[in-house]
Amino acid sequence: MEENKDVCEIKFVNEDKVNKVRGLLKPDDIIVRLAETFKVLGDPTRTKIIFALSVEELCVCDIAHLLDMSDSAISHQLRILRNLRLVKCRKEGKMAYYSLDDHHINELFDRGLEHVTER
Amino acid sequence: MEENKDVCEIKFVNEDKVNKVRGLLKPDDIIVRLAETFKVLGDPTRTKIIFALSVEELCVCDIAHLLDMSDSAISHQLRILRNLRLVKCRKEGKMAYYSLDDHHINELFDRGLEHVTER
DNA sequence: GCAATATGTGAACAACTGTTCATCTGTACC
DNA sequence: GGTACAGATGAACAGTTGTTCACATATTGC
Repeated sequence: MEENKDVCEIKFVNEDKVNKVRGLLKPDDIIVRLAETFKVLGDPTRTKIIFALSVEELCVCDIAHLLDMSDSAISHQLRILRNLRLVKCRKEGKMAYYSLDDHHINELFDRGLEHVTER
Repeated sequence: MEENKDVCEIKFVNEDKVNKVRGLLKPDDIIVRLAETFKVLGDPTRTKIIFALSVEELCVCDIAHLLDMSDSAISHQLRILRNLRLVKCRKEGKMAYYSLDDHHINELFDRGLEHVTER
């Protein structure tokens, strides 16, 4: 009877609880996109960029000046934020003005700030 | 007059906008903690753990079983989540039951899910 | 005490990340 | 056209991250 894996190979597990959760788990691609979104917000430079853009539309060199970093570094980060649709870009002559892509970002950011500051 | 950096060394910048944002920027330690919180949520394994714990209180081996990963890997991740106060631990005999630390986490998670799924 | 079990933890390793540097594209003005 | 400037991008490098493995700790039941 070495078939009975619930007893032999798997340690004690609350099968009913686990199955309940398993039934509710989101599809893998949703989880991955969600994790990617959080990860992108999880770098201090990008966190600051998002905050800055929640206040004002800014161009690359504005942000670089504000955060005392190179234009190149900021441009790289903005591309990452653009790819995840967290910010959008508006070209005006030589300048590229960036702003938050939608209101969800602002709310998400505020909730995070709440969690960190309230305590 | 090589003091006038606004003209000589810095490229064109919307000084008023930048100064406005600079005045509103949160202190560095707040930003860093905020970024850390997002970063911790930004790994698929931890994202799944947080989701699972938003449904049920679970022990280490429950989660390991659910996600088909080693107990050790889950334990490591849980420590990271514990350190950031995203989950809390309740010992019962040999078992360690984990659950979300407070309601903020759930809300933060739901906002993220909203952003990812709505579109 | 001893064996079994559930979890915790340090070291180590491959994989990934953020910045810098050099270079490229595209626009504005002469 | 040519020069100057804002921004974009690929390669490369150091630093960080997540998992595995081996072992440690702590609790239970004999």
